[in-house]
Amino acid sequence: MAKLFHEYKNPSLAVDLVIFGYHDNTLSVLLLNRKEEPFKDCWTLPGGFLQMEETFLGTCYRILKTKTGMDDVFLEQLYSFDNPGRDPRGRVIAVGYYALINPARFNIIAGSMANDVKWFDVHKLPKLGFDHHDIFQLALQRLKSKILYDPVGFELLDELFTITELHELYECILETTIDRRNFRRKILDAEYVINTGTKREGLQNRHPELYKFNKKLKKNSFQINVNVS
Amino acid sequence: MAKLFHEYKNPSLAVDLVIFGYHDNTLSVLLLNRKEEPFKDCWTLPGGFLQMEETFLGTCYRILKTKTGMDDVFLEQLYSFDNPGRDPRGRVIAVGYYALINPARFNIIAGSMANDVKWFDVHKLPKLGFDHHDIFQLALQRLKSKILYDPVGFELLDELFTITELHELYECILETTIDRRNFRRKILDAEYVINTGTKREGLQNRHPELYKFNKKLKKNSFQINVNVS
DNA sequence: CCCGTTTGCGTCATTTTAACGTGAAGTAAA
DNA sequence: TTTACTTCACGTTAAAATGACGCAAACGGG
Repeated sequence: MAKLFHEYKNPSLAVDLVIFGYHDNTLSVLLLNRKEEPFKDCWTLPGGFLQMEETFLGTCYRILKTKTGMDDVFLEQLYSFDNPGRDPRGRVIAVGYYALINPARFNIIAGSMANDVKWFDVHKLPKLGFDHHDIFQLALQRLKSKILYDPVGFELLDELFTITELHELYECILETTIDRRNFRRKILDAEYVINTGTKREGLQNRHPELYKFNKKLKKNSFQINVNVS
Repeated sequence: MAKLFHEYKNPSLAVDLVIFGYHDNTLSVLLLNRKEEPFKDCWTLPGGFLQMEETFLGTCYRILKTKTGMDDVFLEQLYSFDNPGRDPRGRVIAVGYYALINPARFNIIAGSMANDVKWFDVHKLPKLGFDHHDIFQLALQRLKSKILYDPVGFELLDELFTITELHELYECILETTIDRRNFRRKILDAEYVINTGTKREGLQNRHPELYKFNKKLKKNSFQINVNVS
């Protein structure tokens, strides 16, 4: 008969989250200042251990809720990290997930967490504990390639947005310039977005039209081309 | 001080392998006939438990060596599977990897394993134990999308091959037809392959030129376009 | 030496892309 | 009210990529 597996020693299983937010033309990551050893007072990705009866997504949402107060966000599995030395406490396997959220939906920017949860510009990250810099790098790379063929950008914006805002998001994430007029044509031709007929008011100049994401968009119908470095 | 993690109960960690092979214009997967419960006498993906001091790749190679006699193959992490009910013995997390191998390099087709290790046409799979059908499906999907922009196809062929052979491989994996002449032009323009100057002898008709993979190929310089269904 | 087949190279109409022009809509200052 | 300046929305055009074929040389077999 089958043995009782849990009498064996098994590595611990952690879930670590790379939470991306976009605000003020800046792509940011949410980091947590650890209060305990190891890496006390270091910035790290929010994470937690998988409970015996939990799914990965269950752990993700538990972390999101308790450590950042967020729920209902885009989540996708990234990769699993197995470097035997990645946690000084012992063997811990980490399953990385990344999240895309619109910070405006939550009050984290001026949040109650005060000093221990903070957004960092992805270009100005502090030194991270564990192997979290590797996890972050992979997540950023994944986001950059994913946004080229999948409409994940909308997760980072308000429900209604202008083409210019979408354009700026793409330039910000891809760290390149994309011709404004060609971008517009591509987005519209692909029926990526739907014109709501309303306009954004209160701006300096001509009022741009507001669009929303086309949820009926058929898969694989979109491809942004960018000069890869 | 930090607690001893391994005194907690942790899920077991298994590694499951989707091993692809290509032969006779057929894409196949290597399956194992289980000799033990659960799923005794069922076909399953080769797999094994992660040892405490092992990396995922270490486990992969141990499985490959002991269960199939192979080594030195292309391996890539696929996804991690956490369905709590996926293993009737208890909570087992599976990290899926997929491998691309050239069956001609190993003697598995007429191998010593006799009945318990066998290649199956990906279109004629038996019912699989655990959630291995899901793992296989995801691996197949990954291979299909990967081959469009990454030269993984070469892992499945001999070191020297003809354009026609490469063309047939693409049609087989993508399950579509690709114009022979356009495919050739694309492959050659992208400097995907290098002409060795030699020809394959002993064939019926005109002797085709033999090529090898261009290892200096710059990333992202290649994109096959296919009518997605 | 002809036959049927595969291979390798071309052609060409159409589509897609990249680069850039321009006038309308809006605000602020003159 | 007029002028200046900015953003927005829509065009234009040349170059490049794509898709759908044509065709002749190279081969083995009858």
